[in-house]
Amino acid sequence: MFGNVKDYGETFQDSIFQTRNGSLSSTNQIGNPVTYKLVRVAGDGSLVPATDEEMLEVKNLLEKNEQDMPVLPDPIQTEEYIPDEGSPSQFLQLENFEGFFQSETAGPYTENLNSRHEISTELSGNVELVPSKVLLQEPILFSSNGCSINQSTDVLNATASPKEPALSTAASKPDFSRVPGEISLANLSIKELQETFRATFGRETTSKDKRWLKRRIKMGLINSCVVPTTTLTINDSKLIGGDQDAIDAFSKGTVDEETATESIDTPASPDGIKGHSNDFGHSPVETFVDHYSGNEDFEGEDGSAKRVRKPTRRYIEETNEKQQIDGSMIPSKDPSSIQAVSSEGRVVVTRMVSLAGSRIQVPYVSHVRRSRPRENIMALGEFRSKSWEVKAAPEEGNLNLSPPQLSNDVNRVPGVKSASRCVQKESDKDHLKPIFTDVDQEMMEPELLDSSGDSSDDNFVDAPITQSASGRKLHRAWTISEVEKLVEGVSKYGVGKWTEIKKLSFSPYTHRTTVDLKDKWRNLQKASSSNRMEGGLKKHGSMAIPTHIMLQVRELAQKQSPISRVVSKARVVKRSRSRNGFL
DNA sequence: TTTAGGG
DNA sequence: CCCTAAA
Repeated sequence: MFGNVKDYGETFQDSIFQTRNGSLSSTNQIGNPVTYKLVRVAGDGSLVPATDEEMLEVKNLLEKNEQDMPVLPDPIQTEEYIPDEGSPSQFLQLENFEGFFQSETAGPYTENLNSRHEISTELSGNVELVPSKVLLQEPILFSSNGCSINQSTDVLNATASPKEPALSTAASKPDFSRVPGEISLANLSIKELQETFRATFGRETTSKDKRWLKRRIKMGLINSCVVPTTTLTINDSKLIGGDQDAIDAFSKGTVDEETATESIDTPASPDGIKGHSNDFGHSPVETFVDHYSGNEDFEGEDGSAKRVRKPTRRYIEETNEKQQIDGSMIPSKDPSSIQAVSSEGRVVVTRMVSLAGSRIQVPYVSHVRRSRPRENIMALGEFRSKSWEVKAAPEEGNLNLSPPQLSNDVNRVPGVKSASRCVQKESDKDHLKPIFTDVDQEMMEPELLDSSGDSSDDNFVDAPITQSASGRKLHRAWTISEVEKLVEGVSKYGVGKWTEIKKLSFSPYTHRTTVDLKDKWRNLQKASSSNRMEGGLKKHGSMAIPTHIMLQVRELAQKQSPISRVVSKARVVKRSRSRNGFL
């Protein structure tokens, strides 16, 4: 039930509470399958998970209220529940939900809630309560009303216990101790599951497949209510199947909001046989969010199913990085846990990881740092979907390598330099005829051969993969020749004319954007001005830049900033050209 | 889109 | 190297 909500806490000043636990509703029947998650509603409508303190505060509040307050009938207790907008105590007016979530007004948290009425009142303004219980009782009503809460709202993960048909109307005090662990689909019999299914979807099922039933039920519950949103700060929604550890962990806030609990997982086919569904059999926690929603699975069940946004590559990447750091997630080393699932026509490699005692699937990411940081096999999907204009080249055979083998290590090996230079990329199609031809470069810039920077950028085999995988350009150390070209370009066209320089002097280098040039120049300038590299103050990682270049840089930089730029430039160009034998 | 700067 | 504000 613990959706991981990205923490936008700092950005919001208001503190609104959402109570968790059905006890808020006056009657908390035993086995009340409803679970409310305590969250804070941010200014933009997104939900921020409650902190421990907040949880405690609310708890105390509620307990206090219990003492000096009569028990009121639970408005949504019965199946005959009818939304009554006139009654302030109807704090769970489904039809108001939409209003709730869209409400921009985020009033301050009321410290002294003395009665449920107050709570109710507050609710209409600031608090959002999503009763998941209703799902079981009034699936249709809820899904057509309360669940229409989408945009700019985050979702609450609902948990429900089929064992508790939510029939009890006996009023009871809040019982926080039983908040967790409502779910136990795992222990239900086929029949029970079928009943639950009926309660959830409003229709019978003859399926005898436990796994399938459980899956469907969970999906039905979640998807009919847990609706992804535009702001999508929920990173996960899944049902907890009686895994106390996980629940406790959550209660203690030990579950990192940013921890990846997302699963790029395609739900199994209805028959529960397809794909990797077997993995869920013994898993206390099952992820069932369909990020790709391309599946016909539950959508065929009830058309109300909403789609869940797929996590961004960036998110996954960072998420995985975090895992490595905080160790909150112990990635399974078991190779068998790694598997490829297909969705939306793509193939995604996932692996099982442990989170708070539960097992979930996350996109596979190699945890072995290679020469290049961040490799993500997600690229595989990207790679396959992209139509690379790979021209016949010896390296093309590498395309058949398995992803791990395509690691960056390959392109760092000097020897793998592409024998055949690739054609210019489309971005260069309209570039002016480069001053330096390939031949010139080969002759003038011999060091390019051993600098991975050069031709590897056109290496369609590895560069695109690793690059798209990380979503970030792979770092390429600047070679001396590149620096020289840069300096030369600056001297020719002037500082700041990056586009010109790029076009006229860097056309062969399909990487190195104008921004790169600018950045590099900035660095050079800094280096040349501030410290005199001589005294061994040079940074370890970078190569020593010939002093004559640095002098040039300094000179150019000096003439560029002061005044009379036009004059300076003219002189510079002149000098530069004569120096290079041009003109 | 291109530049300039901050991160 | 990335992201953005400006122009």
